[in-house]
Amino acid sequence: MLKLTRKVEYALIALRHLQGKKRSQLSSTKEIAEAYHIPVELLAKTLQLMARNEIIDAVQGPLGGYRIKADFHEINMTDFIEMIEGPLGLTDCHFDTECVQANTCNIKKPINKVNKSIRAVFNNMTLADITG
Amino acid sequence: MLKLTRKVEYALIALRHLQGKKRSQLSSTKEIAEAYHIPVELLAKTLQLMARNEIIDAVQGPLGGYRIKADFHEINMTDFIEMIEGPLGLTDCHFDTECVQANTCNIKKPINKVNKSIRAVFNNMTLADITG
DNA sequence: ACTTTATCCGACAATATTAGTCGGATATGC
DNA sequence: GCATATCCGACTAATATTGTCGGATAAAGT
Repeated sequence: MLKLTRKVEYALIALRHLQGKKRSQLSSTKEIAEAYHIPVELLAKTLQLMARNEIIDAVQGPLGGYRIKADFHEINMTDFIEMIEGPLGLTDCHFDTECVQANTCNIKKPINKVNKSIRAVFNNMTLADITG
Repeated sequence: MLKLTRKVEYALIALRHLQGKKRSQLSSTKEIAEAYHIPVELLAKTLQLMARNEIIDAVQGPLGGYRIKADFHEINMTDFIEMIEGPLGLTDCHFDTECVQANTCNIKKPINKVNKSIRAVFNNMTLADITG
């Protein structure tokens, strides 16, 4: 049904939350999870992932938490989505080679065309376009 | 990962196959399934679905099979995909009302914007654009 | 030093979705 | 009537997503 995963949704919600804070103020996983009713552990992983990718900063220890690091205007949405939920494509056939159809498939080219159109949508969009 | 279901792929492959035939010539499920290594029963259902939606014609009995009915230039891709795999959207929140986030969600609007962009891609595309 | 609270991380379990199967019906040409 | 086609609902299997658990490391406060 061509949908984004919850992890991406949670990531966006969290980023938007962080944007409402002052540059230096930290938000903990718990704080965000409770504010939006998101499972803590799952949100935690998503935040960790974003921290590893330098979208946000992580500060450990008590009084720790996360704060925005990157300039959202510079984060491409294709990259962002792929960072969180892996390769972005209409079909599997671009990633794994073992497709029984492979040789006989008559829609490889057209599917590829559509694929590009979809990717283009996200390529021409930055995180800033979404989080405001 | 934002992908189409196999059913849609199979549908497109089948339609493309039918296009290679003369207007009056029939192709059976078995013939198509074997040509592209698609599970017969699954393809059968997809073809039946398309027949019900008057994209193709079904002829029963031995010597029966399917042939193209609709003008592919007139079939919008959004409609086609939704016909086969149901509602097309980036998130569930547009369909079911029971989302725990609902009230507190801070990304409803932005997600909706992206959603429209994606739908636009398929809206501005007909079956003919894909099957050639 | 110890306790508390935070990030960090891998492995696991539950759930939902998709893919594929099966049994039996109806239609029709021979 | 037999063979072969579409038709259709219900079922099972496979896969992917979502959520949970246990335990580690980091650092602030006492």
